[in-house]
Amino acid sequence: MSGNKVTLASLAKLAGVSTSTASRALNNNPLIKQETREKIQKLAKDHNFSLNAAASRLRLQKTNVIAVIINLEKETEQSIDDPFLLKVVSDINLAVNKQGYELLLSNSYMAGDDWHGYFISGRRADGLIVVGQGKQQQKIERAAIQGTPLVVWGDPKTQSNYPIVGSDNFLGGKTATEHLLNKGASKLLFLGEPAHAELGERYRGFLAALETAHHAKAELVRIDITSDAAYGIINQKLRESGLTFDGIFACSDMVALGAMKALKERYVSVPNDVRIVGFDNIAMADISHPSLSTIAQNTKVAAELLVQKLLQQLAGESPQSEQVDITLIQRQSS
Amino acid sequence: MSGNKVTLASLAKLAGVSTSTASRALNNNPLIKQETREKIQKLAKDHNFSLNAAASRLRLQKTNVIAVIINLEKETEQSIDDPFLLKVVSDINLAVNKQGYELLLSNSYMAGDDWHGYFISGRRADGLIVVGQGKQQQKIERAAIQGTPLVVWGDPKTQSNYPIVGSDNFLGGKTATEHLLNKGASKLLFLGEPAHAELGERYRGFLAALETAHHAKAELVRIDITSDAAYGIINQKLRESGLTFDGIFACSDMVALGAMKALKERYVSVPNDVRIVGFDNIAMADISHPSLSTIAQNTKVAAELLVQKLLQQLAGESPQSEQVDITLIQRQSS
DNA sequence: GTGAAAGCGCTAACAT
DNA sequence: ATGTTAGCGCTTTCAC
Repeated sequence: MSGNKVTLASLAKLAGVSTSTASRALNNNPLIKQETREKIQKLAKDHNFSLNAAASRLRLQKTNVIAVIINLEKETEQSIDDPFLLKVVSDINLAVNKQGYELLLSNSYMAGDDWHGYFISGRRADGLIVVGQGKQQQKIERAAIQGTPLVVWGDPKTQSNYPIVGSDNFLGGKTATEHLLNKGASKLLFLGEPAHAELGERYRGFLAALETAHHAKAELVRIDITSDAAYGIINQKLRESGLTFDGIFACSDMVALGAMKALKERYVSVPNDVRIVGFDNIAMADISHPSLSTIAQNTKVAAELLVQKLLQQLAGESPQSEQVDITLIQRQSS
Repeated sequence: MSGNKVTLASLAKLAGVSTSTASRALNNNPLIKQETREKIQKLAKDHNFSLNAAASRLRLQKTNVIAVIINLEKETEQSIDDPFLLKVVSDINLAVNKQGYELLLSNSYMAGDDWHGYFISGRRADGLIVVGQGKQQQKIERAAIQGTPLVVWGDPKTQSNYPIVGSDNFLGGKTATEHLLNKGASKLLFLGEPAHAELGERYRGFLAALETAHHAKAELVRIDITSDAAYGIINQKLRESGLTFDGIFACSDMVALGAMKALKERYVSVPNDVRIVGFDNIAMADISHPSLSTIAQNTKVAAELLVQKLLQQLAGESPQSEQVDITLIQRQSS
């Protein structure tokens, strides 16, 4: 309950200097003599003084805050449970902090429709990072048109008036599929929903890999991007038609693991009877048994790129979309 | 790039009223005539106007922001990858928003040592939610003493001068262990680190359940709370001493899954040879094969309690610590 | 039911 | 190298 009422002015008086000197000292302005600076900084520390962020934000017209909006597919307000999405947020948090910014975690619920108004005009943040293109492309578009500094995690190949950072999904799909073919699979399944931008690219890569493999067959199995859906459809396929495939490229690790569960329950051997490759390289990929081969996305690099491109916009530049490399991680499932 | 310069004053002028009227209208102050209010609110919407949060925070001495600090065990600044921790944050986010507050996501890196100074005096947030008791108990303690509105996710039985919300870990450990015994296990392993407050309670529950089971044997296996550590130790045990146990209570699902992998690799049947129960009920518990029995924590309820108790503090009350019920979820692994 | 005016705490242009 | 001062945009007391 101590000294909550310390202000810059009172601190300055204590130090016997003006508020401007105190302000400059605390902001490490080189104009101030080293000795004065140290004295004032020590005084501030002794009194547990911190500059009032609200006041300096008002004065500077700058918040030093970056808002992160998680763009859920589902309209319902649920908590997130895809570990990958959360990994992305966590890496963004680190990258944001590294640049001296703070992270306001948001979602469509709080921000409403007018992102520019709410975040930028409302001086809640200097810029936005949107995770997932989702259903709200109009909201993003609109904010961008209004001049919101804005970057998106998604499919970098999508045409847009804002920079998108994401993995080379096409290459990821192609690499995964070629790997399945090399391992001897010839009747392949794609598990996912190509209507989703990133997954569409993965599917294109899947098809591209198959073009040169004339003996191979492929089937697109459209499902929700959940392990439950994958479990359900594989179960159903096995029940109704038996084992008509010998390789699966799943659009995410969660989907792959769901499929794997169905196979194991029906005593289909992975990888002998069916090879599986996932996408994301979540922690569970390594712990599942058999462990899951997958395409790893480099979320750390991507997060740093997102932040960097946002800061470039704040500096008046116009950065472009950018792809991040993927890596095939081979484990037991293939 | 449009109308970034709309202020309350300019809006008021447009509407032909004073700034006070405009302010009251936008804040739904009942003093204002319905008609005036609607006119001004419509005007604001048309001009994409939002009140400048920095200015009103300065004026009101209130931010409407709650900071969430993730208290990692490890000192190194890594990204989080326990899905459970992230589930908690996600649920807190929802609960915070529900109360009309925003969420500032933070970590020890940004906040430094002086949490009260940084967040409260610095007017970055009105209160703190700390996730995990971790190593920084002094920081928490200190902030609390300085009068920081503060709640902690952790072990509610820990003595403290701030409210702690968390699961009934003792009951969880006891329930899990009784379940293992009922299922016929008599040589039990506890996998975890009881020095950690929450896990210590789970271990106490483990021991309590064994007290009435005179025929049963128990062993404490201290390990890092990671699936890798669990995998490693179980592997080592099997290699060195063979199968000397028939039941495992793992302190988290990730740990349980790591142990399960080691067992499966060595063809130990789960649940026939060894029964396993985890803790947390992460998504993977349901997808693993065999699926994992576990103690589910009610993160949604806990998150709402955390926020509620924080708001109570803001209102001058002194809420107490509180336990949240747990549920045994039986699946194939037992 | 509405308006005038003060002031929240800070920063920076301008002065010295 | 440091001080004086205006003003960022809002809310609310006090007056009518």
